[in-house]
Amino acid sequence: MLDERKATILRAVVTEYIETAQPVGSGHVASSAEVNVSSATVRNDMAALEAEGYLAQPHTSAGRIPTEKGYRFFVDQLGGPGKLGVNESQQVRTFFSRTHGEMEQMLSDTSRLLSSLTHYAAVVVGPQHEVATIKSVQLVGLSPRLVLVVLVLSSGAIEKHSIELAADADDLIVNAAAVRLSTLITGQTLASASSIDSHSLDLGESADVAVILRAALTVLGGEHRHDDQVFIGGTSDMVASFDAVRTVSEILRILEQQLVVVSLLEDVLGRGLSVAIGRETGNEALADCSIVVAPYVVDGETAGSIGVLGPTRMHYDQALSAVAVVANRLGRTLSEG
Amino acid sequence: MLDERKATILRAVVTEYIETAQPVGSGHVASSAEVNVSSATVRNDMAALEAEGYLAQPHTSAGRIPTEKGYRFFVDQLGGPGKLGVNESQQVRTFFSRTHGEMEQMLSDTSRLLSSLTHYAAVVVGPQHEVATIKSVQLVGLSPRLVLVVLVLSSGAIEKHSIELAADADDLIVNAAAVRLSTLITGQTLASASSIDSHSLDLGESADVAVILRAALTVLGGEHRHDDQVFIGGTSDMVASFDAVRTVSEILRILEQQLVVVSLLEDVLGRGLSVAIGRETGNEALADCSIVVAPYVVDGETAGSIGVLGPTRMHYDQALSAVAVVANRLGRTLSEG
DNA sequence: CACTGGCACTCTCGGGCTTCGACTGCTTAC
DNA sequence: GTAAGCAGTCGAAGCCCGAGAGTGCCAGTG
Repeated sequence: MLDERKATILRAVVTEYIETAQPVGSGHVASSAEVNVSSATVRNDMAALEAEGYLAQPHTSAGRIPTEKGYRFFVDQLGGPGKLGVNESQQVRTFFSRTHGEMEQMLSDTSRLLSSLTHYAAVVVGPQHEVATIKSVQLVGLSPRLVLVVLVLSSGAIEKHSIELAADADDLIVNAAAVRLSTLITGQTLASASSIDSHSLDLGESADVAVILRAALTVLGGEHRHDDQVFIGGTSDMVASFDAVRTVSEILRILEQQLVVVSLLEDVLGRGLSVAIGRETGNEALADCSIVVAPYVVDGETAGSIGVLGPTRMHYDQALSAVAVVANRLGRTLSEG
Repeated sequence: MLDERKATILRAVVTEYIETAQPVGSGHVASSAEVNVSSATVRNDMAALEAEGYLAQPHTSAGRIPTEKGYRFFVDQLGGPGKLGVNESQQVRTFFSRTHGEMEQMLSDTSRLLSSLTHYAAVVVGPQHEVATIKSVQLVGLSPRLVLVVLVLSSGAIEKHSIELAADADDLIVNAAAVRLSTLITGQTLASASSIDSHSLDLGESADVAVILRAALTVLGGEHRHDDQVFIGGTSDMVASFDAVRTVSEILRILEQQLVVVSLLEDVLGRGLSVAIGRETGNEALADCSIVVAPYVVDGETAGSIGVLGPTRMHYDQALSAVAVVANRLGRTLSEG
């Protein structure tokens, strides 16, 4: 639908605009290396591109600016992530060779890495707990009526929930409940553990123990979907790409709502995309933003996702390759740990 | 050193400037309620105030703007926090009546509360672990060579560290080490636990157990100072107070460095201040910002600190009272839990 | 002596105007 | 289909000017 030359011209406009943030005129395009026709011919093609919705004019007698459709074409025909620069891939390599140990720390550092690679805001969503199994469970009495349930998952993540009791519980009872709970749910996933019917198990138990067990099981099922771990880094870098404080404030407001960010990424992935441009993000406040996202795979299962958020005039090739490489390495590193 | 009228005039200039962000002229001050002299007299006094460094002129024939010294006088003679509005104190009350349970969740919500009260960025620094005692310790083998040390502190906080072993360790050994470790350090503070001399205890132990114990004790002492929990909220609100994206970007860069933020607050508190204005913050990038900070007290001990970060033209009275009230309530709530 | 009114001066801000330059679209020629 | 040329459009930048806000100073007054 777009002949070779029009595609080249569109490509030239997009790259130039990404670089300069200025509307691009026919003269610039004609004098660029890949195009060997006169500016007049370019003008004709650009008019056609505008008619088809790939380009727009801020006003008559200004150059052209890519529309979302224009960016979309550009990104699609880019065809997959390119290669990282040598410095960048070096940076990634040393990062992953040094990193080890704490999951949370690692994810947080990863978001910093990604933002430093791209100079946009980086989002790292931690592994879902659904697939992880429970390695250990413990009940700790903080005060007579307050008991903390501490779970260690096979992923190395820790879940904690506090439960408040109506009556004081002494340590013996708490310990008895802990032992029972441990045999009940160790080795299971969170989902299967929380689906245990608490009424099927209180036979033969002391009433006090049963109360604690029920409370603990309830709390497991409760809201574990909510505490996805989200790590966001590099907002200060991203901010520099915009020029209105108003816009910046709205974007930050989005980023402060971690749930929104997570569902944003999941939504994009769910549509089978790796890039969402402007309104494609589904969020009006992000009309001037694009998202590049990739899932990462731990032990053969999709575990979580990472992404960057930047202006629509983003360096898509760099962002795509950075996200792809980091997702890949992160998955591998987590699989080993 | 400042007579009554000059103080009144200074106060009027500061409040007006905080409200409007515009340089304040003698006419405005003269027509304000508290001042009953002509604008000519005000002019004379303002010239004097400028000579003494309380006010500055962006250019000749513009109104006056407070200097840091001007704000400082204003804040000092304000004399302590005022009262919260009815809506605000209602908001605080319902917040703390509803809140319970998870420490981290609570602190994170508190930063949201504080930013919503003040419309500036809110920083909440979690309790130092130094005073908390160890309620429980657990070793969980994630893989043959990777063991997770999980501590539950009396504050309800959880510390985790992973240790990597040079050789595989089977579950029996890990469990033996866990039992030994538990009797060793339960009830102690982190500091005293980490100061245990690991060489004085390996008598009679199996070598494998000793290795794990040493590694665990080392890791305790290591860096627990670093993972202060810091919760920052409301950056999007604060951003709206500035008009240069450049400034915003620099401020965000500071806020991204949690260590810097923590030491910023501690530094201010250490100097016995509750407000740091502009360069008083000790950070060049925050020249246009002020910080209002207060410690909170849990069980009679200073546990952590909370603060807000806003522009120098901040509503100091509101910020002071919000910070004071929230610190107070937070301390009380944490003492109960 | 402290305060005030008055006056001349300064400087910014905004509107209106012009010029400049960067484009485009169209028409015509190859 | 491509190129060249030309007229037309529009924003950005520079300029001037007047309005307005504010200052500093001085002389007058209770």
